[in-house]
Parts: sequence; C-alpha cells; structure tokens
Amino acid sequence: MPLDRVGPTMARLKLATYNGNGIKSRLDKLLEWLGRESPDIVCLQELKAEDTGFPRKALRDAGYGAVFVGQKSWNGVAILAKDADPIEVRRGLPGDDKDTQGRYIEAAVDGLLVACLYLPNGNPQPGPKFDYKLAWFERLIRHAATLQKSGHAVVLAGDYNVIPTDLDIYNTRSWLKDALLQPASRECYRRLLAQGWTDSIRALHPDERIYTFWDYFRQHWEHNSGLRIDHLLLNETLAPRLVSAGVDTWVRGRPGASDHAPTWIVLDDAPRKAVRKRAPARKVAKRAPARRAKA
DNA sequence: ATGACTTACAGGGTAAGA
Repeated sequence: MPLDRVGPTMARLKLATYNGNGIKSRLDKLLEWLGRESPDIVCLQELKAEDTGFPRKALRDAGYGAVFVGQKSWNGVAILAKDADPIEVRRGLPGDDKDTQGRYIEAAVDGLLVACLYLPNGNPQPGPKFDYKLAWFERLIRHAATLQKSGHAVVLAGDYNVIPTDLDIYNTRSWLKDALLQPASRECYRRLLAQGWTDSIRALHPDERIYTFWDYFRQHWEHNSGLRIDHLLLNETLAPRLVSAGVDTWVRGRPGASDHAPTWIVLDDAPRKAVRKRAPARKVAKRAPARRAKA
C-alpha cells in the first residue's frame, strides 16, 4: 500500500519540489515521475516556457491541476495538485514592482498555503547577479515573516540555490567562490530559518549527507558528488505534521534527466504530537480513493 | 580552468544555469 494512502482516517499528503530544468524538453520524465510517485502537491521550477507553452493538457490528463508563472527561455514556476485545482493567491514576491522574473507563486491546496520559489543562482559573485540574489532573499525573508505569523499551515518549497552547511555538499573545495555557499547566502538562509521554519530534510535526517542536485560536469552524478539546495520549509503550524522526507534519486539517473531530483515530504493529516481534538473531516469530494497500481 | 554539460532560442553562437 502506498505510504501516502494508508486509509481514510490517516490520510497523508506527499508534497514535492522539483527543478525540472525545462518542462517542455523533459515532460516525459516529469510524467513518468508523477505516475510512479503520485505526489499530491508539486512545486516546479525552471519551466523555461512561456504560459502558452505550458503543458496544461498533458498534466490534466495525468490527473493534475496547475497554476504557473511562465517566462520565455528562463525561470518559470508552477504548483500542481493531484485531482484538484490549486487556488492561486499570489504571483511574484512583493517588494520590487520592477522585478519581472518568474520565480514565485503561491497557492492554497489541500488546506495548505504552498509557496513555490526559485531563488536566483547569483553567479558569478561578486557582481550584479549576486546582488540580485541577496536582494531577492531579503524580500523572501520579509514575506516569509508574514506567512509564518499568518496562522495558516505554510510550506515554502523550492530551489533555494543555497547549500546551507558543509554537510550539504560532497566537498567544498571547488565551490568556495560559488554563490551557493557564500557566507552571505548562508546567513540569509539561517535568518529565514530563525523565524521558526523547519528544514524538513534536515529535521528528520540531522547527520546524513542528502543531495538534491548533481551537476552535469565531471560525472558528478556517477560519483554522487551532489549538493542539497532544494528545500521544503514548514512553519510552526505545519511542522508537527511532518512524517517523512526524502529525495527521489532514481529520477536523476534517467537518461537526459534534469540536474535536480524531486525532493519530498509526507505530511500527516493531523498534528502528530500536539494534544488536541481531531480536526473535522476534510472535504475530500475531489480526492479519489487509492487507485494507482504500484509501478 | 571565463573550464566541463545542457537547454532555449534560433537556425549559429550566445546566455544562463549552479
């Protein structure tokens, strides 16, 4: 029985973030992953497609509703929901009206507030791209503070382009000048967490080397020389529901795969530790019962 | 080591990624 479908009284959600590196050119791999892993909610980054090029119908045929921010050639983010239509509540990060890059979208799905983000890479540094990264990060920190306090169950999921600590990289030697592990980048991430966000993977696997990205160079995938840069952050309302977290590394091993792998969490329907009355039954009209065969 | 790989856009070679 699938982990995320253990019965009506223990309904669970699997939520994933995946930088697919081009949704048009790798649609077959996205659909294969959706079919095999059946995530309930998916945050996608680097669509590299305009709105008109977004494969809405193919995803619909696979059972997923979607909201997205397209952009020609680069960036682009989307939120998918199985057997449901995400309700978009925000597109674009507040704080700079002149920023037109497609890097942020927010939607309500399954009782969660889901923020999907694609933080700027920032290379080369120093330089204007790194300045943009840090400025974007500051806007995220400001906005995240309001989300943290909102009382909603919130997840901030996406490609953060930050290696939080040296445990999150195979070896720092050839990355010391890279924007992904600059002290300024890491300090922003630390300040974000300090608002009370839980880094899901690290909370459940405090000492393990877990990677979500392996670059195309020098056989880094073959040698498992990876980075952990895709993160799922839970606010204090949602964190008690965290059950498990991991990375679907098999996707990275596919021929022609994205350089990232889908990174996921499973959330319980009700808080695991908190002593409180059961939440009222969820409205599950559109949610089909377990129906897939294990791939 | 302005590197290596890979994509989008275009229809060659540049920009961008991380």
